[in-house]
Amino acid sequence: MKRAEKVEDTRRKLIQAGRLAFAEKGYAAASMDDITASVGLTRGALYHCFGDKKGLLQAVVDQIDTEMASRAHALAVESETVWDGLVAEGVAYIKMALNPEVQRIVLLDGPAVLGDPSRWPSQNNCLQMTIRTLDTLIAEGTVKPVNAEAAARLLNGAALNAALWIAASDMPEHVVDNAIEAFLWLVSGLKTAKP
Amino acid sequence: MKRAEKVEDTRRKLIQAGRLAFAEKGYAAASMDDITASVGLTRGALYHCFGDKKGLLQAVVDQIDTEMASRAHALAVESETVWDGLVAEGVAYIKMALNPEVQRIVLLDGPAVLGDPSRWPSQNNCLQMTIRTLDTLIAEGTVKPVNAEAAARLLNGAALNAALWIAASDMPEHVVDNAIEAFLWLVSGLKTAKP
DNA sequence: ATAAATACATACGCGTCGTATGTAAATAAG
DNA sequence: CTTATTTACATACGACGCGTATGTATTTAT
Repeated sequence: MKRAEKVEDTRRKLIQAGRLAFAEKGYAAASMDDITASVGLTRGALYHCFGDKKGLLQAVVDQIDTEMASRAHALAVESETVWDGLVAEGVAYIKMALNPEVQRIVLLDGPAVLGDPSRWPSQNNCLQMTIRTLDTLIAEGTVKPVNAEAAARLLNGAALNAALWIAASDMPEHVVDNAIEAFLWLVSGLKTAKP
Repeated sequence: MKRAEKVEDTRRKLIQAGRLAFAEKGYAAASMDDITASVGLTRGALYHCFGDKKGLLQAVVDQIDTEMASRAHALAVESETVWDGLVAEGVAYIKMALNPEVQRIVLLDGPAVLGDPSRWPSQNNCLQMTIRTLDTLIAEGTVKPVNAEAAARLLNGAALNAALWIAASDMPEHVVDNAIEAFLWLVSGLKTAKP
């Protein structure tokens, strides 16, 4: 194994271990000693690769965010129209946010520890995707000429909160339908009136 | 000063001190020794009154949430119609969430440390108010017959995210207008079509 | 072949939290 | 009125977790 490969391997192992620990115990309660020891390393490796504990969280968040955007994009391109793609994206975010790992790391600890998602180095791939989709829809006249970033932030926020609600609910399967229905009505408010 | 008065005084002082510290440094970085010392007490008093650090945060969050609901309600009752009241509420939440104290404590650390807001003992007064308003609007036929809690959660989530975005922005004054405009369009999607 | 940089491990000090214990004042019991 | 008991804190203790400083072996550059 080459040197460059080995260091990449170390990074991958630490990110994976951090991802597991942060998801299970939350950022604050996750011990760096435990994380590193679980993959046969010490904190020395972690500090060398990521600077500090927040650096590891940043890397984990970045990885998950990228995965989410990828999945949402795959669903969006399958849609018949761009508008359907936007709707599918929103619904996909609601469903992905039901994943405890996503909730704990990206939606709860992420903003609390790293600050506003729009300022993350990962640049929040999910949000950027929604913005581009909205720009397309505005250009083709399907969506009212609102500020695309504003609309994207609100939609993502709505989806996020819906997900947190669903997850905390006693009967998630039942509640998810109500959430998606309400979401669809809200999105429809952005559509231009059909003459 | 009677005994019951004195203990209430202690609670008030601790909540006030915690509120300041949590707002300035964030929950994790706020030291219980510093908080208690700033009002001439020790951690003994804090553990006696609130059980643990989370207990103090809970009390602080509860206080702020109550204040927010009160202010939003005052604005809502001033409105001409119930619908205008709902809109005013949403805009009020966006603007209140611009307050750094609200952001840090209620929107960031609160959910991360205490879990989903709908499960807080304070029962999230803000959310309950929006739900009741929506129920009224649905009953009078102004709003489509959606699940009121679902719609309320999405609207609050949208407002919340808008606020976080605005606050992190370089030119908040400019951005707030875009956010409110997008919010208004989203809410309009809940309205029944006027025949 | 030697120098320098890399990729970690090890060792240390400090702050913070929770708990266990101590104590003075207020209330309740006899 | 005296004695228990509970309340409302303060103090003392132990343990953990983070960051940093330092050590060290292995590559890479010269």
